[in-house]
Amino acid sequence: MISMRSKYGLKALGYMARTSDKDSFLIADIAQAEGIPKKFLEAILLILKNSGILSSRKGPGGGYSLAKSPAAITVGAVVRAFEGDLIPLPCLSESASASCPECGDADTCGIRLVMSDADKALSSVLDSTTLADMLQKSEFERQKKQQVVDFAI
Amino acid sequence: MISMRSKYGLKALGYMARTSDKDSFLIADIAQAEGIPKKFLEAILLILKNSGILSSRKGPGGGYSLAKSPAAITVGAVVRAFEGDLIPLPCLSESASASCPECGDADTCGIRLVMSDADKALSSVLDSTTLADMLQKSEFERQKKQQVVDFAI
DNA sequence: TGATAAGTCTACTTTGAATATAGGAAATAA
DNA sequence: TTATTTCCTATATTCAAAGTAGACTTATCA
Repeated sequence: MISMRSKYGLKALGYMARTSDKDSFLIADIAQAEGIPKKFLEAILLILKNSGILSSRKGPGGGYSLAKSPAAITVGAVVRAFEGDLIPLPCLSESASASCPECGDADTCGIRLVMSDADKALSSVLDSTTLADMLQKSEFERQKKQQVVDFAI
Repeated sequence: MISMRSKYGLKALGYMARTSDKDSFLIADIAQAEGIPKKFLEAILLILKNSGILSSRKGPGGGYSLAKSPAAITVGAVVRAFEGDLIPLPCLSESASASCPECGDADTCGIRLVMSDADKALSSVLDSTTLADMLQKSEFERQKKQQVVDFAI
Protein backbone atom coordinates (compact mmCIF):
# COMPACT_ATOMS: atom_id res chain seq x y z
CA MET A 1 0.00 0.00 0.00
CA ILE A 2 2.89 2.40 0.61
CA SER A 3 5.09 2.03 -2.43
CA MET A 4 8.12 4.16 -3.15
CA ARG A 5 5.96 5.98 -5.66
CA SER A 6 3.50 7.06 -2.97
CA LYS A 7 6.27 8.01 -0.63
CA TYR A 8 8.22 9.99 -3.21
CA GLY A 9 5.00 11.57 -4.39
CA LEU A 10 4.12 12.73 -0.88
CA LYS A 11 7.64 13.95 -0.31
CA ALA A 12 7.63 15.95 -3.51
CA LEU A 13 4.24 17.45 -2.73
CA GLY A 14 5.34 18.22 0.80
CA TYR A 15 8.37 20.03 -0.53
CA MET A 16 6.30 22.09 -2.91
CA ALA A 17 3.74 22.98 -0.28
CA ARG A 18 6.43 23.86 2.23
CA THR A 19 8.45 26.03 -0.13
CA SER A 20 5.90 28.79 -0.30
CA ASP A 21 8.16 31.43 -1.81
CA LYS A 22 8.06 29.65 -5.14
CA ASP A 23 5.11 28.39 -7.05
CA SER A 24 6.77 26.64 -9.94
CA PHE A 25 9.27 23.84 -9.46
CA LEU A 26 11.69 22.01 -11.73
CA ILE A 27 11.76 18.22 -11.59
CA ALA A 28 15.51 18.36 -11.15
CA ASP A 29 15.28 20.71 -8.17
CA ILE A 30 12.68 18.62 -6.37
CA ALA A 31 14.68 15.48 -7.08
CA GLN A 32 17.80 16.96 -5.60
CA ALA A 33 16.13 18.55 -2.61
CA GLU A 34 14.30 15.40 -1.60
CA GLY A 35 16.82 12.80 -2.73
CA ILE A 36 14.59 11.18 -5.33
CA PRO A 37 15.96 9.64 -8.55
CA LYS A 38 15.18 12.24 -11.18
CA LYS A 39 13.94 9.96 -13.92
CA PHE A 40 11.71 8.13 -11.50
CA LEU A 41 10.33 11.38 -10.19
CA GLU A 42 9.41 12.39 -13.73
CA ALA A 43 6.99 9.50 -13.97
CA ILE A 44 5.64 10.18 -10.50
CA LEU A 45 4.89 13.84 -11.11
CA LEU A 46 3.20 12.91 -14.35
CA ILE A 47 0.83 10.61 -12.51
CA LEU A 48 0.04 13.36 -10.04
CA LYS A 49 -0.61 15.71 -12.92
CA ASN A 50 -2.97 13.26 -14.61
CA SER A 51 -4.80 12.94 -11.30
CA GLY A 52 -5.38 16.67 -11.22
CA ILE A 53 -3.15 17.25 -8.21
CA LEU A 54 -0.37 19.03 -10.09
CA SER A 55 -0.30 21.22 -13.14
CA SER A 56 2.66 21.84 -15.39
CA ARG A 57 4.14 24.08 -18.02
CA LYS A 58 6.78 23.10 -20.52
CA GLY A 59 9.62 25.17 -21.78
CA PRO A 60 11.87 27.76 -20.20
CA GLY A 61 10.39 29.16 -17.02
CA GLY A 62 8.09 26.16 -16.87
CA GLY A 63 7.83 23.46 -14.25
CA TYR A 64 5.29 21.91 -11.92
CA SER A 65 2.88 23.65 -9.58
CA LEU A 66 0.28 22.50 -7.12
CA ALA A 67 -3.09 22.53 -8.84
CA LYS A 68 -4.87 23.14 -5.53
CA SER A 69 -3.99 24.52 -2.15
CA PRO A 70 -2.26 22.11 0.27
CA ALA A 71 -5.42 22.17 2.36
CA ALA A 72 -7.39 20.85 -0.60
CA ILE A 73 -5.11 17.92 -1.39
CA THR A 74 -5.79 14.83 0.68
CA VAL A 75 -3.26 12.14 1.41
CA GLY A 76 -5.91 9.63 0.35
CA ALA A 77 -6.13 11.16 -3.11
CA VAL A 78 -2.36 11.02 -3.49
CA VAL A 79 -2.05 7.41 -2.38
CA ARG A 80 -4.96 6.37 -4.56
CA ALA A 81 -3.36 8.07 -7.55
CA PHE A 82 -0.54 5.56 -7.23
CA GLU A 83 -2.03 2.47 -5.66
CA GLY A 84 -5.49 2.49 -7.13
CA ASP A 85 -7.26 1.21 -4.04
CA LEU A 86 -6.14 1.61 -0.47
CA ILE A 87 -6.84 -2.02 0.33
CA PRO A 88 -6.21 -4.13 -2.75
CA LEU A 89 -9.14 -6.51 -3.05
CA PRO A 90 -10.62 -6.69 -6.54
CA CYS A 91 -14.08 -7.33 -5.13
CA LEU A 92 -14.01 -4.08 -3.16
CA SER A 93 -13.51 -1.93 -6.20
CA GLU A 94 -16.19 0.31 -7.61
CA SER A 95 -18.14 -2.04 -9.85
CA ALA A 96 -19.24 -4.54 -7.19
CA SER A 97 -19.47 -6.93 -10.09
CA ALA A 98 -15.74 -7.64 -10.13
CA SER A 99 -15.63 -10.44 -7.59
CA CYS A 100 -12.59 -12.46 -6.68
CA PRO A 101 -12.70 -15.71 -8.62
CA GLU A 102 -12.52 -17.78 -5.47
CA CYS A 103 -15.05 -16.18 -3.16
CA GLY A 104 -18.15 -17.80 -4.56
CA ASP A 105 -20.76 -15.20 -3.75
CA ALA A 106 -19.28 -11.73 -3.34
CA ASP A 107 -22.35 -10.46 -1.51
CA THR A 108 -21.96 -12.88 1.36
CA CYS A 109 -18.16 -13.31 1.37
CA GLY A 110 -17.06 -12.73 4.95
CA ILE A 111 -13.57 -11.68 3.98
CA ARG A 112 -14.95 -9.06 1.66
CA LEU A 113 -17.34 -7.74 4.29
CA VAL A 114 -14.57 -7.36 6.85
CA MET A 115 -12.15 -5.79 4.43
CA SER A 116 -14.81 -3.38 3.35
CA ASP A 117 -15.02 -2.16 6.94
CA ALA A 118 -11.24 -1.90 7.05
CA ASP A 119 -11.21 0.06 3.83
CA LYS A 120 -13.76 2.49 5.19
CA ALA A 121 -11.71 3.09 8.32
CA LEU A 122 -8.56 3.69 6.31
CA SER A 123 -10.30 5.94 3.84
CA SER A 124 -11.82 8.04 6.55
CA VAL A 125 -8.37 8.80 7.96
CA LEU A 126 -6.54 9.36 4.71
CA ASP A 127 -9.34 11.27 3.02
CA SER A 128 -9.63 13.64 5.93
CA THR A 129 -5.92 14.33 6.19
CA THR A 130 -4.61 16.98 3.84
CA LEU A 131 -1.12 17.90 2.75
CA ALA A 132 -1.43 20.93 5.02
CA ASP A 133 -2.30 18.68 7.96
CA MET A 134 0.68 16.49 7.21
CA LEU A 135 3.08 19.43 7.24
CA GLN A 136 1.51 20.79 10.37
CA LYS A 137 1.89 17.49 12.21
CA SER A 138 5.51 17.38 11.19
CA GLU A 139 6.14 20.96 12.27
CA PHE A 140 4.42 20.33 15.58
CA GLU A 141 6.68 17.36 16.30
CA ARG A 142 9.70 19.35 15.25
CA GLN A 143 8.94 22.11 17.72
CA LYS A 144 8.18 19.65 20.48
CA LYS A 145 11.55 18.11 19.91
CA GLN A 146 13.23 21.47 19.79
CA GLN A 147 11.81 22.41 23.17
CA VAL A 148 13.25 19.28 24.71
CA VAL A 149 16.65 20.23 23.38
CA ASP A 150 16.28 23.81 24.66
CA PHE A 151 15.35 22.47 28.03
CA ALA A 152 18.38 20.24 28.07
CA ILE A 153 20.60 23.24 27.43
CA MET B 1 -1.90 -6.05 2.23
CA ILE B 2 -4.35 -8.76 1.19
CA SER B 3 -2.21 -11.44 -0.38
CA MET B 4 -3.48 -14.80 -1.51
CA ARG B 5 -1.88 -16.19 1.62
CA SER B 6 -4.06 -14.03 3.86
CA LYS B 7 -7.14 -14.80 1.83
CA TYR B 8 -6.52 -18.53 1.77
CA GLY B 9 -5.65 -18.44 5.44
CA LEU B 10 -8.90 -16.72 6.32
CA LYS B 11 -10.86 -19.07 4.09
CA ALA B 12 -9.31 -22.12 5.70
CA LEU B 13 -9.94 -20.79 9.19
CA GLY B 14 -13.48 -19.87 8.25
CA TYR B 15 -14.07 -23.39 7.01
CA MET B 16 -12.73 -24.89 10.20
CA ALA B 17 -14.76 -22.58 12.40
CA ARG B 18 -17.89 -23.15 10.37
CA THR B 19 -17.61 -26.94 10.33
CA SER B 20 -18.32 -27.40 13.99
CA ASP B 21 -19.04 -31.11 13.87
CA LYS B 22 -15.34 -31.83 13.40
CA ASP B 23 -12.43 -30.51 15.34
CA SER B 24 -9.53 -31.95 13.40
CA PHE B 25 -9.03 -31.28 9.72
CA LEU B 26 -6.78 -32.72 7.03
CA ILE B 27 -4.92 -30.31 4.79
CA ALA B 28 -6.22 -32.19 1.78
CA ASP B 29 -9.84 -31.84 2.88
CA ILE B 30 -9.59 -28.13 3.53
CA ALA B 31 -7.81 -27.64 0.23
CA GLN B 32 -10.54 -29.43 -1.66
CA ALA B 33 -13.43 -27.84 0.19
CA GLU B 34 -12.16 -24.31 -0.28
CA GLY B 35 -10.43 -24.69 -3.63
CA ILE B 36 -6.95 -23.91 -2.39
CA PRO B 37 -3.81 -25.50 -3.91
CA LYS B 38 -2.87 -28.19 -1.42
CA LYS B 39 0.87 -27.65 -1.33
CA PHE B 40 0.37 -23.93 -0.93
CA LEU B 41 -2.09 -24.48 1.86
CA GLU B 42 0.48 -26.61 3.69
CA ALA B 43 2.77 -23.63 4.00
CA ILE B 44 -0.09 -21.37 4.98
CA LEU B 45 -1.36 -23.59 7.77
CA LEU B 46 2.16 -23.94 9.04
CA ILE B 47 2.46 -20.19 9.39
CA LEU B 48 -0.82 -20.08 11.26
CA LYS B 49 0.42 -22.82 13.51
CA ASN B 50 3.65 -20.97 14.25
CA SER B 51 1.55 -17.92 15.09
CA GLY B 52 -0.35 -19.90 17.69
CA ILE B 53 -3.63 -19.76 15.79
CA LEU B 54 -3.69 -23.43 14.83
CA SER B 55 -2.39 -26.56 16.46
CA SER B 56 -1.59 -29.81 14.73
CA ARG B 57 -0.95 -33.49 15.16
CA LYS B 58 1.00 -35.67 12.78
CA GLY B 59 0.24 -39.18 11.72
CA PRO B 60 -2.96 -41.13 11.17
CA GLY B 61 -5.92 -39.45 12.79
CA GLY B 62 -3.92 -36.26 12.97
CA GLY B 63 -4.57 -32.94 11.30
CA TYR B 64 -5.06 -29.31 12.14
CA SER B 65 -7.33 -27.78 14.76
CA LEU B 66 -8.12 -24.26 15.86
CA ALA B 67 -5.94 -23.44 18.85
CA LYS B 68 -8.54 -21.02 20.19
CA SER B 69 -12.22 -20.41 19.78
CA PRO B 70 -13.32 -18.47 16.68
CA ALA B 71 -14.29 -15.63 18.97
CA ALA B 72 -10.72 -15.41 20.22
CA ILE B 73 -9.05 -15.28 16.82
CA THR B 74 -8.94 -11.80 15.31
CA VAL B 75 -8.70 -11.08 11.63
CA GLY B 76 -5.88 -8.69 12.49
CA ALA B 77 -3.82 -11.47 14.02
CA VAL B 78 -4.33 -13.64 10.95
CA VAL B 79 -3.39 -10.93 8.47
CA ARG B 80 -0.37 -9.94 10.54
CA ALA B 81 0.79 -13.56 10.61
CA PHE B 82 1.19 -13.34 6.85
CA GLU B 83 1.90 -9.72 6.08
CA GLY B 84 3.91 -8.70 9.09
CA ASP B 85 2.49 -5.21 9.37
CA LEU B 86 -0.87 -4.03 8.20
CA ILE B 87 0.59 -0.93 6.60
CA PRO B 88 4.06 -1.72 5.30
CA LEU B 89 6.27 1.16 6.38
CA PRO B 90 9.55 0.05 7.96
CA CYS B 91 9.59 3.09 10.21
CA LEU B 92 6.21 2.17 11.73
CA SER B 93 7.42 -1.19 12.95
CA GLU B 94 8.06 -1.98 16.57
CA SER B 95 11.61 -0.76 17.07
CA ALA B 96 11.02 2.89 16.21
CA SER B 97 14.71 2.88 15.45
CA ALA B 98 14.23 1.31 12.04
CA SER B 99 13.62 4.44 10.04
CA CYS B 100 13.23 4.61 6.30
CA PRO B 101 16.57 5.58 4.82
CA GLU B 102 15.11 8.58 3.06
CA CYS B 103 12.95 10.23 5.70
CA GLY B 104 15.68 12.10 7.49
CA ASP B 105 14.28 12.34 10.98
CA ALA B 106 11.74 9.62 11.69
CA ASP B 107 10.31 11.50 14.66
CA THR B 108 9.19 14.44 12.57
CA CYS B 109 8.50 12.72 9.25
CA GLY B 110 5.03 13.81 8.18
CA ILE B 111 4.41 10.75 6.08
CA ARG B 112 5.21 8.51 9.00
CA LEU B 113 2.94 10.48 11.33
CA VAL B 114 0.01 10.23 8.94
CA MET B 115 0.56 6.58 8.20
CA SER B 116 0.78 5.87 11.87
CA ASP B 117 -2.75 7.28 12.25
CA ALA B 118 -3.88 5.17 9.32
CA ASP B 119 -2.33 2.09 10.84
CA LYS B 120 -4.13 2.72 14.12
CA ALA B 121 -7.48 3.03 12.36
CA LEU B 122 -6.91 -0.14 10.40
CA SER B 123 -5.70 -2.04 13.44
CA SER B 124 -8.66 -1.00 15.50
CA VAL B 125 -11.02 -2.52 12.96
CA LEU B 126 -9.11 -5.70 12.24
CA ASP B 127 -8.10 -6.37 15.81
CA SER B 128 -11.66 -6.03 17.02
CA THR B 129 -13.12 -8.30 14.36
CA THR B 130 -12.92 -12.00 15.13
CA LEU B 131 -13.37 -15.06 13.00
CA ALA B 132 -16.73 -15.51 14.66
CA ASP B 133 -17.72 -11.96 13.68
CA MET B 134 -16.67 -12.63 10.14
CA LEU B 135 -18.82 -15.73 9.86
CA GLN B 136 -21.72 -13.97 11.48
CA LYS B 137 -21.55 -11.08 9.04
CA SER B 138 -21.52 -13.52 6.20
CA GLU B 139 -24.44 -15.49 7.57
CA PHE B 140 -26.39 -12.30 8.16
CA GLU B 141 -25.94 -11.25 4.55
CA ARG B 142 -26.85 -14.72 3.38
CA GLN B 143 -30.12 -14.64 5.26
CA LYS B 144 -30.91 -11.13 4.11
CA LYS B 145 -30.46 -12.31 0.56
CA GLN B 146 -32.53 -15.40 1.17
CA GLN B 147 -35.42 -13.32 2.45
CA VAL B 148 -35.40 -11.29 -0.69
CA VAL B 149 -35.66 -14.47 -2.69
CA ASP B 150 -38.47 -15.82 -0.48
CA PHE B 151 -40.33 -12.58 -0.90
CA ALA B 152 -39.95 -12.77 -4.64
CA ILE B 153 -41.55 -16.20 -4.61
C1' DT C 1 13.69 31.42 -36.92
C1' DG C 2 16.60 28.86 -34.24
C1' DA C 3 18.69 27.60 -29.84
C1' DT C 4 17.60 26.14 -25.52
C1' DA C 5 14.93 24.72 -21.63
C1' DA C 6 11.69 22.39 -19.92
C1' DG C 7 8.08 18.44 -19.54
C1' DT C 8 6.35 13.94 -22.00
C1' DC C 9 6.50 9.46 -23.90
C1' DT C 10 8.19 4.65 -25.01
C1' DA C 11 10.95 1.07 -24.09
C1' DC C 12 13.97 -1.43 -21.43
C1' DT C 13 16.55 -3.68 -17.38
C1' DT C 14 16.84 -5.34 -12.93
C1' DT C 15 15.38 -7.09 -8.80
C1' DG C 16 12.60 -9.14 -5.44
C1' DA C 17 8.45 -10.93 -3.65
C1' DA C 18 4.24 -13.74 -4.38
C1' DT C 19 2.51 -17.93 -5.92
C1' DA C 20 3.02 -21.91 -6.40
C1' DT C 21 5.23 -27.18 -7.00
C1' DA C 22 8.22 -31.37 -5.93
C1' DG C 23 10.16 -34.55 -3.03
C1' DG C 24 11.54 -36.28 0.95
C1' DA C 25 12.03 -36.22 6.35
C1' DA C 26 9.93 -36.74 10.78
C1' DA C 27 6.34 -38.25 13.69
C1' DT C 28 2.61 -41.22 15.08
C1' DA C 29 -1.06 -44.61 15.17
C1' DA C 30 -2.53 -49.28 14.32
C1' DT D 1 6.73 -51.86 10.33
C1' DT D 2 3.71 -49.76 7.38
C1' DA D 3 0.47 -46.31 6.27
C1' DT D 4 -0.74 -41.75 7.22
C1' DT D 5 -0.10 -37.23 7.98
C1' DT D 6 2.35 -33.00 9.01
C1' DC D 7 6.86 -30.61 8.35
C1' DC D 8 10.87 -28.98 5.89
C1' DT D 9 13.96 -27.60 1.96
C1' DA D 10 14.62 -26.48 -2.50
C1' DT D 11 13.16 -24.87 -6.85
C1' DA D 12 10.41 -22.82 -10.71
C1' DT D 13 7.52 -19.18 -12.51
C1' DT D 14 5.43 -15.09 -12.93
C1' DC D 15 4.63 -10.27 -12.23
C1' DA D 16 4.97 -5.77 -10.45
C1' DA D 17 8.02 -2.25 -8.52
C1' DA D 18 11.98 0.47 -9.03
C1' DG D 19 14.91 2.60 -11.75
C1' DT D 20 17.35 4.00 -16.39
C1' DA D 21 17.99 5.60 -21.32
C1' DG D 22 16.91 8.20 -25.03
C1' DA D 23 14.21 10.37 -28.18
C1' DC D 24 9.97 13.56 -28.74
C1' DT D 25 7.18 17.66 -27.91
C1' DT D 26 6.22 22.16 -26.51
C1' DA D 27 7.30 26.69 -25.15
C1' DT D 28 10.25 30.80 -24.46
C1' DC D 29 13.31 34.20 -25.84
C1' DA D 30 16.87 36.32 -28.45
